[in-house]
Order: sequence, then C-alpha cells, then structure tokens
Amino acid sequence: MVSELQCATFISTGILDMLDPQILRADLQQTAEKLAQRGYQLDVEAWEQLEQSRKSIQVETEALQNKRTTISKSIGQAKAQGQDIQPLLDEVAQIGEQLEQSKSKLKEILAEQEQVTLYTPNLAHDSVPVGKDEDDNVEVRTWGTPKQFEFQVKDHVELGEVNRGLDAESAANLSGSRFTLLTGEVAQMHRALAQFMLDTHIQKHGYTEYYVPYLVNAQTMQGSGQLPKFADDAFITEDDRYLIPTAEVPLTNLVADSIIDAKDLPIKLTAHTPCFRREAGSYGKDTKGMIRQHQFDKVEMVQIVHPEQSFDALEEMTAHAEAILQALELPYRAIVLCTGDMGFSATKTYDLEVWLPAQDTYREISSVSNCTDFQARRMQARYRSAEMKKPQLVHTLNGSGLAVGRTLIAVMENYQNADGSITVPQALQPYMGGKTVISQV
RNA sequence: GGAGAGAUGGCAGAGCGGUUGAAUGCACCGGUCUUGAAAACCGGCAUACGUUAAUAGCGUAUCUAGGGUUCGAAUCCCUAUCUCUCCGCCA
Repeated sequence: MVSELQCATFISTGILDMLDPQILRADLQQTAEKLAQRGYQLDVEAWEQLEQSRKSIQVETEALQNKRTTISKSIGQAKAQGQDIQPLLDEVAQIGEQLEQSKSKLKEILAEQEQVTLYTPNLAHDSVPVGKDEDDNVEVRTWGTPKQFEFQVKDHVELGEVNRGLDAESAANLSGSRFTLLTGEVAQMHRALAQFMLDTHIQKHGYTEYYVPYLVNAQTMQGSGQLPKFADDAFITEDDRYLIPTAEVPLTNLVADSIIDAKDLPIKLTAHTPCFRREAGSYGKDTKGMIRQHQFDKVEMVQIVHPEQSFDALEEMTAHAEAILQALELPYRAIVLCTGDMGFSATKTYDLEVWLPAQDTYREISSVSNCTDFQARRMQARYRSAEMKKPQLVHTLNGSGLAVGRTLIAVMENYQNADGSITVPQALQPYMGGKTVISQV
C-alpha cells in the first residue's frame, strides 16, 4: 500500500501537464468522448468550472503581482535619490494581503487541475478499434504454424521438473508465491535468450545497449506514467524508491527535462533488466508456472522520435520484436489492442502472442506501444531543429523485445520431444556452447 | 556513516538585497568582407503560462527543488535532493 502521505509527495511541476491542456480547452467535449472509449469518465462540467476560476484568478493574481513589483522598483529608485519612501510603503502594504489570498487560491485550483490531468490516460489513435476489454482486440496477422505433436505435450512446469531446471517449491520457500528458481541448463537457456535478444537489437536493429538502475525515484515513475495512478502495482522501498516494473521507466526518462537536437533523433535504446510487479488485481490468474511472476527478466526497446515518425516507428519496433520470435521459429500472432485494453500512456499498442502448445492458445510475450507526446509532456522531453522557433515535445515508444521468462516457456513447450528433452533452437545454439538439446532425462 | 565545498542560460562562468531574464566567453543563426573558406566585424539567440487571430505586442513565473525573512531575493535564513573532496566501510 502506498500511503496518502507518499502520494502527496508526487511531484508537481506547477504547469498543467499530462493531457495537453490546450486540447482539453479547445475541444473538451470531443476529448471527453475519446476518453470514454477507454473507460475513463472526464467530468466535463467540473473541469470547465475549474478552468473558469483558474482564468479569472490567474489574471487577478498577475495584475496584483505586477502592481507590487512596479511599486517595489520605485521604492528602490526613491531610496537611491534620498526621497521619502513611506507613502510607497503604505501603498504596497495593502496589496500584500490581497495578493497572498489570490495566490493561494490559484495554487489550489492548479493543484486540482493537475490531479485531473495526472490521472487522465492518453487518447487512443483513430486507427485503434473501440472496445471494452481483451475480447475486442483485433488480430492483425499470424506467423508460423503451430506444430502438431505425435505425443501428449507437457507444459513448461512439467518440462521444468523433468529436466530438473525449474523449482517452484524452492522459490516459494525463499520468497513466496509468484517467484521462480531456474537451475542448470534451463537457467543457461534463460540467460542465452536474453543475450541473443540483446545482441540482435544491437547488431541488427540499431539500438544502443544500456545498463540501468533497477530502483528509481517517484519523479521517474511519474514521467513514464506509472505514478500516481498505479502506485499499488509497484514495489516501493523504505527510502521511497521504486523497483522498476520495466526498463521502459529508466530508459524513457533518460530524456526527461531535456531539449534534443532534431538531428539526434531517433534515439534507440535497449536494456536487459529484471522487472518487478506486485501483480495487484491479478489474484488467481496464472498461478501455476512462471507465466505471471513478481520478478521476471525482459529485454526492452525504447525509441525517442520525431512526432511525425512515431507511427512508422511503432511498426518498425513491432517488427524488431517479431524478428526475435521468427529467429527462434516460434509461431505467434500480432494483435492490436482495443481502446479498453490499452495501457495508460499508450495511444496505440500491438501485442505479440506466442503459441503455447500445452495451453493450446496464444499468450502475450511482447507489447509495443506508441505513447505519442504523453510521456514526453510529463517528462518535459523536447526537441529542436534550426528552423523551429520553439522546442516541441518528442514522441516516445516502448516495446518488449521480448519478455525473457515467457520466451523460455515458449521454447520449452514448442521444442519439446517425446522423452521430455528440449531441442535447442538453432539461433540459440551459439549462446549455449553449441548445445543442441537439453536433457536430464 | 562522519567532515567540508558546491548547484546560475546549449556549455563555461560573473553577479552575492533594488531599474538583472541575468555580464563575459564559447557554441549556434543571419549579415558585411572574400573567387570560396577561415579570420575579423555587425546583429540575433532561454523556457513555460496568461491575454490574443497571432509563433506580434503586453503581463506573470523561472538562477536545483520546497518553505521563510523583506516593500523588494539569483543574492540572506531553513529543509530536501544531487555533485565534488577527504575519512570510514565495501563488491
């Protein structure tokens, strides 16, 4: 649980952030409708009232401020010329109290508005199917054909036991439920997968590798949209740091509070990190095996791009994630998430789902999102070119390339043999000392 | 963990209670000169919000952040964060 007190420490920038205040102002009704598609109810009337009082009070405050500054300056001048300043002091004294009142009122309203914008999700792109939940997601394409097995397939838990590589009991004893302990060749394959993914993104897809902190502060979590709304999903330390739920958090925030030269775009970053999630609200889901864990490894891709490029970049990044599955020859399908199933910061998301023979279904293994300027606004990440008068917000994207644990599961299940041994995919063999099969049978 | 020093514009670096959004240099942009380039010289060059048709004017805020003192704060006080130096500890 995150206490009220901790929530109160969330960083106020003093600016109206998050959802573009200009958009909220320009076409409030339409914005509210778009938000409703995502299951978010914006109180239009309350917002309009807030806006009205903000306007009048801000104008009033600034006028008072101006008056005081002007008088104060003339006090300085009068003093320098040796004139009597008492009349001026009397005059300014009256403004003081009025100004204080006006100021604190304005502060209150701004804080209220910030609360609204901080909790408001990104707007969905027009190409995103409108829908309520995952049932309304739309399949975009499939790749590969699920293999027909001549024998009764085992799931990854059984395969892990057979090969003495997956020990749920020890993990539970050490840490509790939703943790995994890998040993021997299975642990080796897990490591090999991460290396293979990282090398592919660096060598073939043009990403720069990063090693990042696994603990970040509240400001950073807020920048990429995890806070304040999803505080309960994250692990927090006693000194108010958060275990990263994904490398997206530190990678994306690398450009926070900066103005990037347009010719340095796009910026393409990747990192292999553990990810920590409370999995609050997922009780009873995927309790068996290592599908849903408090700790899992992931290779993450992040791109910081020119606003006009972000939808092309979304396709490109999705292809980068698909390239890993293709190299491993794992059948999968790509789906586009509907408005109701998308994450908070995303305007459009593709999920990749890998075929799991034991479940006889596709399961999520990667999620690639275009966040447009939503995170950039929270982080104040902008770019500038010579022709531009003002810096503009960049667009940010992130995607898993891929979730390592789930990829391990997919390899184990798709590459299993009748005796319970597991063939090592060809692409992975160089990363496993040339080993072609895992077998403790 | 202990002791000390510091945080100013894209960068470097002045200012240390009044007319300072902030000297100066570098970088960058425009121009003069030049066959061209360099050099030299001239000019320009922060961000956000408000008002507005306006990326025009005008107003407000911003010298790490948050409080305070004051008619007035980059300048004084308090707190937090971060950086550096030394000691301790440690992979």
